[in-house]
Amino acid sequence: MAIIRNTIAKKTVFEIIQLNKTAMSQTEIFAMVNNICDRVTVYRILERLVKEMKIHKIVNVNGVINYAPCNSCEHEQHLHHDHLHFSCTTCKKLTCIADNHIELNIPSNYQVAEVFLTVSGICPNCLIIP
Amino acid sequence: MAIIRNTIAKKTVFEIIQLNKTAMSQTEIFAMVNNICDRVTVYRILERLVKEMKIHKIVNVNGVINYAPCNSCEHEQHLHHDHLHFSCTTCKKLTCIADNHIELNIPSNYQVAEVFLTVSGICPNCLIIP
DNA sequence: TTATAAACGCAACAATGTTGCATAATTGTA
DNA sequence: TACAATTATGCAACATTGTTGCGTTTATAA
Ligand SMILES: [Zn+2]
Ligand SMILES: [Zn+2]
Ligand SMILES: [Zn+2]
Ligand SMILES: [Zn+2]
Repeated sequence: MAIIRNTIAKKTVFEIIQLNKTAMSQTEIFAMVNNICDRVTVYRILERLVKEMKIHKIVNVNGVINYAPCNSCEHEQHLHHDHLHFSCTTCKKLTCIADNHIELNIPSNYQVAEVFLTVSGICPNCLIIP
Repeated sequence: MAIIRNTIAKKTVFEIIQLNKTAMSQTEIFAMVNNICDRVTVYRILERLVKEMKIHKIVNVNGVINYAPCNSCEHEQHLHHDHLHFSCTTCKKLTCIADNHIELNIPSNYQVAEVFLTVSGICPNCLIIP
């Protein structure tokens, strides 16, 4: 039984993710922690926060892993964060959009675990200022 | 007007992708071309094949870009290869699954371009031999 | 056959993520 | 409060994936 510690670095990383309106990459997060810790530590903190289900991990369409807080999960049945993500092709930001329940049509010999639904396009911000 | 050339390397790469049952990463493809060309050339060929709409590009849940042939697009209206992809957590293979038409519920101030739907879980092969 | 632009090889670089190991820090308990 | 146990960190080194510049080669049209 691993004992979870709440270190300054971990608190800081979590706060940064929570306060940001869009999902963030490790690079963006590390740029905001002001050298309170090593970049490897950020990777390890993110790993732990995912395991603790405080944040979720989403891969952007370009292959970069992003992290976002697990706010929207008020209904506890949502173990998997299978809401929709919007990836802006202009500003590259990845935004969590409210749950979209979708009907899948997968052959029964596939065992489904998680659903990743990402839509690319142009976000409201980038549409206003082109 | 760019003239498209059909080189041996390009033909080989395309054949490899076509014959494989699952989507392939650049690393896997390069491992199969038997050093007939440089790895950079493989990247550039893949880029061209995507532009020529002969293959499509899908990012796996771990962030690795994969490529698969555009076979299923017999109905020409499918400009975007918005079918479902299955990502096996055991063998890491990414498989194209027949078109799944889904109803999106995105705020109207987002301009949608492409839809990426990837489901993770265990594929039939890995279920049989656990 | 020749000219031209496309394709290639090579080297170097960049971004992102991982691992091993010695050291530091947190937390429960005495 | 002091201590022990073990979690967390820093640092260096490495791995993987993808990109760029540039000089050379090659496919294709005329
Ligand atoms: Zn945007
Ligand atoms: Zn999300
Ligand atoms: Zn599998
Ligand atoms: Zn596909």
